[in-house]
Amino acid sequence: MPSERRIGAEDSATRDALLDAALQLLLEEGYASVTSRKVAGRAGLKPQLVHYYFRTMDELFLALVRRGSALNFERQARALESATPLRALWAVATEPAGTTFTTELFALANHRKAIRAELAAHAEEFRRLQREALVTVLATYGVDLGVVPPAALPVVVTGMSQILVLEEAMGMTTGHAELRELVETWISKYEPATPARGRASRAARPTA
Amino acid sequence: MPSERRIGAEDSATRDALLDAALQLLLEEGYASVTSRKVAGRAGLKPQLVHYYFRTMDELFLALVRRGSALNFERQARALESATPLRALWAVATEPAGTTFTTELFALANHRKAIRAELAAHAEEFRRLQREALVTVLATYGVDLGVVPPAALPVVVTGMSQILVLEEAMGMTTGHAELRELVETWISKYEPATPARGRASRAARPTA
DNA sequence: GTCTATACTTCGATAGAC
DNA sequence: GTCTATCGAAGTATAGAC
Repeated sequence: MPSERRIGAEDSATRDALLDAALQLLLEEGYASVTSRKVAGRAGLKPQLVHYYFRTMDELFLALVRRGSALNFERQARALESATPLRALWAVATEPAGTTFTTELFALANHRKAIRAELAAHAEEFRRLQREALVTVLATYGVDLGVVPPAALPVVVTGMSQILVLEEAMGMTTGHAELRELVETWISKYEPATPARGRASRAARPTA
Repeated sequence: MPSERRIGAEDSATRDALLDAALQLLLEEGYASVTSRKVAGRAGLKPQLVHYYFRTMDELFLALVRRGSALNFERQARALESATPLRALWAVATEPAGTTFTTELFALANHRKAIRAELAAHAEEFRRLQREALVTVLATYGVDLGVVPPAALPVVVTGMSQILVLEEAMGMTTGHAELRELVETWISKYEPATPARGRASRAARPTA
């Protein structure tokens, strides 16, 4: 039983600041850099405060997962309200910060049971909503999916967007322009192209 | 200039043993667990030997990247010699150990410049060969790609296979059966189905 | 709620004996 | 080629004063 120690309130502003700092570190330097010392340093606080607000570092990560998931759900919901939902959904899926966030957490979760469970649960729920969203939108456009089962759709979309973002972060480009163009062309059959200026949404801001 | 220290030969058996141990740790516990002490411990050796064979831990990771890449190239080449190359290529792409290896290294490379460059170079080369392989095979089957540019093909395939493996490692399943079935059905149009028994190749062994 | 102080562990890396 | 010995830095976590 690792504690009867005092723990800070969940609605504390300091706690939020620590989570903000942790998120920045996760995005910029990877999960291995999310340590009590670095998180506190980034927030301009003492390392011990991290342990005051989070029993263990795993708890901090869990809080990060919950906050990040909530944001993801919001974004997706907002995308659906767009005049060009397909385009908006694809923009959300290819938004670098969100993808990096997910990737780092997946890597971390790979060997931390508690985090894996929480993250998987959120991801599955997200996937279900994503599927509904896609099916609904495509239905209004009268798109015939042919042999593609609706459930497979979000998996393919997520797979494509994740690999694009992940590889581009590494400086890889082979085949990317072709795939992005393919998606763009396909979307354009149903939604008018925006007056081109870069390819991703401008609105997307770092997960925070 | 961090050294004029003595460094062990590259063809040393001990060095190989250390790399084997490092690979195991990477796969089982993630890159953060690949430390000199743990690597040596797993190999039944003293931690200082790690520093004898590798100037820094980054050098060890680089050696791991090179070894892993070589193996990937081999595997792909072998897949092409199969009587059912499409099936074999898909089996290679969805082989868990290979994907986990790549994922961990990508996460690591995200914030280690030297590793990123090396990994990206290997991955790009692999992608090019993968593309040629797919194009060649599909051509012999007379497959019409339609609007899909050949260069986009391996990106999509890799994206799909990676997300399947990655998510399954986390216990996620939503939409997976549908996607795997879709791929299976598509492949079956050109290559006879094997007498079903599980879905992935039995031959694939952990990257080692 | 935040601080000082502190315990204990693990890390990367090096020097030098054998 | 492998060992002992050893550094200093960084990690998680806790107790207790203010």
